[in-house]
Amino acid sequence: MKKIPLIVILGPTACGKSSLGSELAKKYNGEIVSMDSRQVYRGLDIGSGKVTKKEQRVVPHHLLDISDPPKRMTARVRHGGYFTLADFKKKADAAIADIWKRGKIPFLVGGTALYIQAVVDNYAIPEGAIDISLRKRLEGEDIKKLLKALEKVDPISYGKIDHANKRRIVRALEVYCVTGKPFSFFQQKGESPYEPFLIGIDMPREKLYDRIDMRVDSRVRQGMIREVERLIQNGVPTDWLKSLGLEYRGISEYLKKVNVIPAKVPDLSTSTRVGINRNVRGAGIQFKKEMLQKLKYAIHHFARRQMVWFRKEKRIQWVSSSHKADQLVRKFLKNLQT
RNA sequence: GGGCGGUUACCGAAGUAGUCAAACGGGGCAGACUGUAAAUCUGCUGGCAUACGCCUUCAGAGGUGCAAAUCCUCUACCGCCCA
Repeated sequence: MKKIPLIVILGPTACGKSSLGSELAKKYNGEIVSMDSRQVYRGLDIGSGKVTKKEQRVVPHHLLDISDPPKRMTARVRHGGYFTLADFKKKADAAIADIWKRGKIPFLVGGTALYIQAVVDNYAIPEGAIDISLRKRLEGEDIKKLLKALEKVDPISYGKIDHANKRRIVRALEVYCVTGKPFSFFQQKGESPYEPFLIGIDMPREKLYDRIDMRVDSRVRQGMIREVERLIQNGVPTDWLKSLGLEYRGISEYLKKVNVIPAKVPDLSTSTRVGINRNVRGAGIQFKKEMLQKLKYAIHHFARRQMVWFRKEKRIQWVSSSHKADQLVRKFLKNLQT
């Protein structure tokens, strides 16, 4: 059976993937499958950098807004409210098949490296191997104890996983406990039904950092902080938001901090209250400034980590202009027809 | 003009005679990672060397001393206080 061609546009955050992806998909009769772990959630728009509804009308986008963030911790949130990689891969495969069947070209666009890898290389993912309460229990244990347990049930993972990384140790144990099979058992790649064509957007580090910084500021102007405030008001747990990292972590921590300030102000006569309020506002502005600077640094760090992942992937063809990307795509599609 | 306090690596900041190329944090750089991944974790960060190690640093110049980022003198700059 002939493999489905997959044009993948990837790169670090803020490098211009979305606009390039839209441009190329529109030009070459394609549709976009978003490869982003946070854009799947409804209501996480500005902070996750989701393309606008208007842009979505130009080219169809898949895997955006396909899950609700968790509202409080109910029985429903057995999985911690996460849309898992297993969920994601299943939906992506379906979307790709659907696009192809309708005679269009699937364009995968995004920066969540693991998700891209899982789809492109058809990772075999055990479903339902999540047990939040077990996880919580394991996280409370001493790391030495966890390591000893892991060594016993899964020596391969024990040898591979960084012994300082509790989270991954817990995860390996969790998989073993839920499925009865060692974590390492699942680490096999299936035959891929796709013929991937990977294009990476290359950009000098300094320029990328500048773009990141400017984008944080412009998103604040677009109401990114209000977006998080609204999510919290609607009952989305702040712990969940924090676990998403970057924007949602920084902003929800900041909001918690500023909401605390007025409570600290003692009951005062009206004559002095004005001055105090000014101080409170001043402190709030200071916190916001600090939060945004820290956020920018955290995104720099994130972009670096994305690059580490991408640099390992030798199939990527790096381009520094949309023109070059266009040429590559055209050539790839032309070769397909022959 | 007088008094006091300060000046440490890219930044912030410890160190107040030997164990100091100098804690710690931030930034930066390099990396691990099959599933919560925009998460989680690791290493490096004065220069040269694979390494033993060698060299140049703690505002500047001089001095004391076996030995100075640390003590003394002067100079420059910054901050606060008195004029």
